[in-house]
Amino acid sequence: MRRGSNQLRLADFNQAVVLDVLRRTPGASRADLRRESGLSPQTISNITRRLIDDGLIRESTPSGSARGRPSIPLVVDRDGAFSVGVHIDPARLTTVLLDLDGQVRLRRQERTPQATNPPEVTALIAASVDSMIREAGVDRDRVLGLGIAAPGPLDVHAGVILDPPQLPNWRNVRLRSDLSQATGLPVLLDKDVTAAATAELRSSKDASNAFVFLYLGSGVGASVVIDNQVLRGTTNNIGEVGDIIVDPDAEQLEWAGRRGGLAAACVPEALVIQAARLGLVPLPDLTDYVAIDDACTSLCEQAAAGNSGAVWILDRAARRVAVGLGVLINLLDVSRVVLGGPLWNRLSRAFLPVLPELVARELVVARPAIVVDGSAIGEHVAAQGAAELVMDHFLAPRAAALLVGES
Amino acid sequence: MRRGSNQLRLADFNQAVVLDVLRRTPGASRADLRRESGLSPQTISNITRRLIDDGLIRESTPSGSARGRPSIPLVVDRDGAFSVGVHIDPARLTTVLLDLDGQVRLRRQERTPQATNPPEVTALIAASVDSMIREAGVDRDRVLGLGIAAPGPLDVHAGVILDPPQLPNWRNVRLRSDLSQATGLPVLLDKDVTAAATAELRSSKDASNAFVFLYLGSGVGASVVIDNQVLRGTTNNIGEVGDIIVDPDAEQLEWAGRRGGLAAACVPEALVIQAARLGLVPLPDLTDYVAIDDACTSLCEQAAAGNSGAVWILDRAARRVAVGLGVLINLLDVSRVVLGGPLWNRLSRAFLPVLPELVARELVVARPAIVVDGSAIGEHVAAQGAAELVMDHFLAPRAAALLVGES
DNA sequence: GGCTTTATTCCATTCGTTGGATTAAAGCTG
DNA sequence: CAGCTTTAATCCAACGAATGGAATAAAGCC
Repeated sequence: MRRGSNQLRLADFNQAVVLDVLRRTPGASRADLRRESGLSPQTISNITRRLIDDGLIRESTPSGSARGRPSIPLVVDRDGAFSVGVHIDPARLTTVLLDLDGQVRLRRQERTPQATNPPEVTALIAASVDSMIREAGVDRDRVLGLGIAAPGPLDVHAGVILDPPQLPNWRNVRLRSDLSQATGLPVLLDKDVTAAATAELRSSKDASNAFVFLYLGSGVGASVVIDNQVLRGTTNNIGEVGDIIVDPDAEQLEWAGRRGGLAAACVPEALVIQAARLGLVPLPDLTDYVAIDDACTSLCEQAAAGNSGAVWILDRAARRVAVGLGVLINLLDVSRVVLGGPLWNRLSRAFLPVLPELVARELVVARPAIVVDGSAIGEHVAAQGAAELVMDHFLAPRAAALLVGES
Repeated sequence: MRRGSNQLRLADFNQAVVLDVLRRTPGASRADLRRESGLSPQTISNITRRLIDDGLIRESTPSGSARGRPSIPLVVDRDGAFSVGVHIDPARLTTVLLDLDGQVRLRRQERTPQATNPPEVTALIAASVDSMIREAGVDRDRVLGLGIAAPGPLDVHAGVILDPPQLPNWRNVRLRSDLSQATGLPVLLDKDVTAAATAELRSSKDASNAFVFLYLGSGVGASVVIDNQVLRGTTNNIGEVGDIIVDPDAEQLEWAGRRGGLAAACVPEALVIQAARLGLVPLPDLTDYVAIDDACTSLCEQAAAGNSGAVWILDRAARRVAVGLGVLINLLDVSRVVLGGPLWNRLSRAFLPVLPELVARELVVARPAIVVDGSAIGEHVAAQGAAELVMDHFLAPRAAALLVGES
């Protein structure tokens, strides 16, 4: 339903624009904001006054080495707002406390509780969040909310994890209502890949506001950023790319995924099976994600040490991943790819040098150059992204926020 | 660069919202518009007055069978605005004149000029457009512009066709500047699949504002509509899906495309090669798009008549297309697929009954139901979409139009 | 004929933005 | 060093878009 807009929302939107510019370019003066936003000086003056009153930004000390009156640099007040992000991964549970400046104040990581019941798990998360806020000594009123990144499929609308294949004990957990009640904070649930793309989008200094994010963890997923917007799909379950065929000649693995699919090419489980076939690692219990993770680490270490079999496996994985990336690039017409996720820092050494060339071969339309980047954030990108989701939801200028009748 | 907004743009935006609602639901009253747009009655009153003054809408006769004061139905004035759309296909050149009501006033189709030089071609298009406007007897001042749909790759920013593999004589044709000069109209260039999706989005009565459009013509392409927006990609070359592997066990064809790719599964050229191998049709000259098209028509007719070889070929093609659609659905998380393009009305009979079931098998995330539709418009969807592009550009509420500093 | 219901418009007000003038604080200049 | 230029930020009046409440219009209901 298309809806109109009005002045009140316009003011909020412009305020969000100004805060957004300031989050991206710290130390910008009011004059800089005017140039960057296209708004009039007076409007900037009004908006900045409101933001200062709200404690979201503050004036910094003028540098004073220019021609005319020195400008007053404005910076976001790092203590002006906080958000908490939680990433639920089959192997690890990561929690971060993010400040308005985008800095991670605190980070915690623990084993993901495996065999417990939902109420226990949510209570555990809530307790962890509470203690984190206390430990950091931040004003609880300044915590905007709690973001949860989880593997799909999700019902984001209802705030429920449906039946993630990798999290058998998390079926139909009503995360949002449970956690919202337990913590008293607004809770946002989104897919892990979506959260990761959000974090990457904000951290990227690059002007390229369009990229595909390939998330490599216990599973493989993709998310898409186009025109500064993270795509979510109709049910927020975007990015299921594991079944894309990337090698027609791939062998069949003892594995549920599609033969020759992207998941079979780069998921730890599949890599470990391949390594076990070559005798590089003992085949672990395939229901134990931690054991798989450890075996995968061993494989990557052997490749780094020069073991030819391990090198061959990762090299082939890179070629297959490149085919998958080619599909995404050709379909979505983006010129930048970002890779990240818990598995990425183990694979990057083998992948990064060869991927640009391999991907370039897959392109249908001639392009200046495909940029292949590793995540600027690293292993905790999804947790940080979950926290960024909250920041974005409450602070970022969204065109949808302009429309009458949207939340 | 994020930019702010102001009241003038806000007013234009709301006016566009109102006009858009009215284009979708003809006969809506001011009260209906209020409900639909969320704007206040007074605002609606002001906006409708402006629109009536501009000749874009007019009051219709009240029906008067309700409780209170009868509402005055408003309808778009079909003569209020026009646009011309041209679709450049390897085989055919289609031109349509569209009115504000979305009706095609005139349509022409001719053979695409094959071996001529660019100036001749643009002059031919310009003359055709001019004569069409004269013939229809419409006020030239009411023609908003000229939309061109062409196969990629394009440089939309510069308005240039780059080097379409299927249009060897159209390399680096500066369509926008040439045609703009020749006709005096604003010219919009976009990809054929993008144009088709635009037409489909507008014509669809369905509330589902997210779908994937699979365009089947001399080539295969896809476009994506999410949240009422047609995705374009960074260089407007979205939708190159021909190289997606849909059958790992497909045989090699005498054909440039990827073995087992989606193009090899459903492009006329590939289908005809397969038919020729079975002796169903003589192998035509593979550089003659018209001959290929005719042979493909023959294949489809034989299948319709029950020839088992022809049926088998199309059945296999449907299975392969379903795999490709599965990739798109899983990646983009949409629950509706629309098929169209010049080839579609020949394939629909074989494809439509089986596709829903075949596609459902490919899904990773459980979904209520995937809707598989044939295009509501038909063969000329790209030409009509080219005209719709113009209407949308000048009349539709785009969030981007709200921002200061955008065109 | 009066009452209710629904649609639309008139009037006064609110509120965000804008344009022009003003103040502030520096460097440059003779 | 006083005046000039330059850039930054703010003050003030005005504009314009949307809103809320009252008023008007046109039907059916009792």
